[in-house]
Amino acid sequence: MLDIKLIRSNPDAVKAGMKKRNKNMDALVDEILEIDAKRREISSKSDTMKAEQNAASKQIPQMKKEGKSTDELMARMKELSDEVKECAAQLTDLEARQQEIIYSIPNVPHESVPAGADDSQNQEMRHFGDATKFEFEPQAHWDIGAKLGLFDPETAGKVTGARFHFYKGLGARLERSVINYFLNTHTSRGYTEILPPFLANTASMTGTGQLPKFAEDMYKVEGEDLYLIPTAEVPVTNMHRDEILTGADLPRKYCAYSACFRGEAGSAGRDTRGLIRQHQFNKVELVKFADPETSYQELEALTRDAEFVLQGLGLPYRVVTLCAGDLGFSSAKTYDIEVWMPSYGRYVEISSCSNFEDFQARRGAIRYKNDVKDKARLVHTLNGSGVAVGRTVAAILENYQNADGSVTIPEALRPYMGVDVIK
RNA sequence: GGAGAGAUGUCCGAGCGGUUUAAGGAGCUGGUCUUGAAAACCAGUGACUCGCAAGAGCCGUGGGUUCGAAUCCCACUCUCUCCGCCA
Repeated sequence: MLDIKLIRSNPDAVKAGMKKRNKNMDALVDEILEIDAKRREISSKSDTMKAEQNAASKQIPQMKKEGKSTDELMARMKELSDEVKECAAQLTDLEARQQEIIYSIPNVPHESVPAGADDSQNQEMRHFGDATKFEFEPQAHWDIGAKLGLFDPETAGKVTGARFHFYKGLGARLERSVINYFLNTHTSRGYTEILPPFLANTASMTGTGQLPKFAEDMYKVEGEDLYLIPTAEVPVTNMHRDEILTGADLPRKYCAYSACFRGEAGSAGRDTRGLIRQHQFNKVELVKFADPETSYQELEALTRDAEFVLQGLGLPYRVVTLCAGDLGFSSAKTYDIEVWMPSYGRYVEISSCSNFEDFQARRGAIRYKNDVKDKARLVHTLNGSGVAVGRTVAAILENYQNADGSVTIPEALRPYMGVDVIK
């Protein structure tokens, strides 16, 4: 969420930021300003009355001790008490409305984010390798997988439903190898490995911005305050919720494998075949808690760290800067890494690396101080896929397929796979 | 799942509905003493939120009773012990 003080002191910048996102939120911003002014007025009035109550509360026992009558004062106190309660009720309403609005306002895009309405206006920053060329007619990964017996969506349809997969044999092993390769690579480069719970509560979902706006996208456990996580970002970022970190420890760098669960995945009717769009998929996530001064350097480094594992696999990819209109709700700036997918004839998102600045940290009260005497400041949170596992497996199958239908295993994965070729 | 106990500041820990603006200790900071340190002694010391400020709020969380709640009532969460079940 945005800082109410920022909205108060510079509403035009917030409005402009929303317009850059292709959203006009002028009316909401104006409403929140109005509510905020009213809230502060009532709060101030209430505090003055409470001060009088506090003073009287000290007098009463004194007067009783001296045998004086407190009836008159009591009557006045009763009056005050009622007024304070009235103010409290009004404040509750105003705060609820203010919170509702502020939770619905997305982050202000960083100045370096290009303007643009949708993904067609994202800007390519760089690329690695080139679109894979074949001497034969390449197959889609779902056909390769079916022929080699690597996974089995039909059985998943029976057991669970559409958009789930059973991985089998070397298919399962390939998925697991990719996870291990990612984790080993990141941990050897300074990230601390986390294996988080795959469910999180309302407070955590709110902390990272999934709630309250995107409740319908998630799987909720019936009768419990628990949701299946859509990404490891949720549990890992919330590890430090309501904490004050030591400045010298920043940046804190974590990598985490988790299964990810997304209810929205099937809604569009897109990518119905294969591993690209599933209700459950595997992902290794990178999460950083950074000093605000250096968070954009950390974003560059995090993106490079995600790219590093794709380079290690020899998969062609490109990096794009999302334009403001394509930016996620909580993000101030995002780089997408897109891997070359022959069956699509285009690049497909495999990682999304974002700096949320203090947007999540404010919601979750994640702060730091360099010295005990300092005032606690909000950290900047960042995360990025490092990277999506299912899509990586799909990209490997497609980019490394051979004319005879076999698939060569990238060098880096062979120690994990124990075979050089799947045939 | 059942039974019991508990949750207070950085930590331990006291707290009868009203000078609690949370006792006392530890720790931390400064000082005295000392060649230096330890010990002893003296002094100081929560963090956070809102507010321009005065001030208000904060004793697990959320409600309630009351002129007044850390203290009483209700609900919830979490922790510990024991029992049951269990990978």
